[in-house]
Amino acid sequence: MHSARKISRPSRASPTIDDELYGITELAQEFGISLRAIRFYEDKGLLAPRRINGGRAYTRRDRVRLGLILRGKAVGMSLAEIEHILSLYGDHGEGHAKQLEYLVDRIDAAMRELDMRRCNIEAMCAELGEVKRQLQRTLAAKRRARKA
Amino acid sequence: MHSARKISRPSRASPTIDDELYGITELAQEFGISLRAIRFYEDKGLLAPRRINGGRAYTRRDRVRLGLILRGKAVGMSLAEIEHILSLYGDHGEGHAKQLEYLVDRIDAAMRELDMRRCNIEAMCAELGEVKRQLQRTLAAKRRARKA
DNA sequence: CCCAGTGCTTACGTTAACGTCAACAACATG
DNA sequence: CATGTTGTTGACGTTAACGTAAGCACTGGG
Repeated sequence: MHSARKISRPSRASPTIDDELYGITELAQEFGISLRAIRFYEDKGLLAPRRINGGRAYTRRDRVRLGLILRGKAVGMSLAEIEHILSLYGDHGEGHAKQLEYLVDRIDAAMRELDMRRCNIEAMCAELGEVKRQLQRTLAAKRRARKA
Repeated sequence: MHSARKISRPSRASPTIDDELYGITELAQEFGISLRAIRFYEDKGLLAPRRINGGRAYTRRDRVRLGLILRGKAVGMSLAEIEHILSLYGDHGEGHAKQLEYLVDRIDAAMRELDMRRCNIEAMCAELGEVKRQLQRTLAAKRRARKA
């Protein structure tokens, strides 16, 4: 977009389809990432903002997707895995029942995957806690030695 | 090691310092990774097996470290971060009190980090659960429509 | 009208984390 | 002793996820 980007209107037009739009720099700042990264995600098909006057215009939905992308990354997922999960988002208000059930299955699988990661994290936390307790015991011993 | 690697002895010598040793392929198979990966971790300083006759011999402690490395990876940590955490492992039975307290702080920091990841995962799970519930509602609606 | 600011695209560079391949060493077995 | 297995060290290739740089396009302000 070329200067004076004030896409986000003060909530007008249709009240239900309140198309609040964001510019790329806006999102980049909000999420603390580079413009390049956002465009990169688009190249990878994770985002598909509409174009207004040549520039990218992101909807609230796009914003949520970006949030999911970053959370996914923070959790250690590859962009491919994230795309996989993002594909579960969308309208699919239509879709035949079979397809919807398939989607539910996919979601369950994704959640199981996430749960495994959570378990791994908790295991690491537990082991670290063990080390910590061990350290604290030695510390306590040292203090008792100083007292005596 | 060169053929006939049967390093792991049937638990002899000292009962406390039961040096059970593992070969590299043994570990690789057990954890389902490549030999090259294990050597790679060694290059990165994450592992330091002793050498027996030119070949690598891993102790139980090394095995635990390797497990932590893989868990760390599964959780999305870089090898650098993992090294960071592995450094909290070790003897440090010696060490001055100040250093031990420092270690405890480091461990706390690491655990907080892990906790943030866990939160992110739980958030993603929650969002996926939301999508799932939505899908199930539409499915239920479809089924009701079929009944009628 | 010109230019600074912002955006877009294309191409190339970079880092992490390995995989692949070649060439060699040490057994141990037939 | 020839061969096969298991191991070792380089050197190089590869993929993901960006960053950097160059150059063109538009647009509002002076």
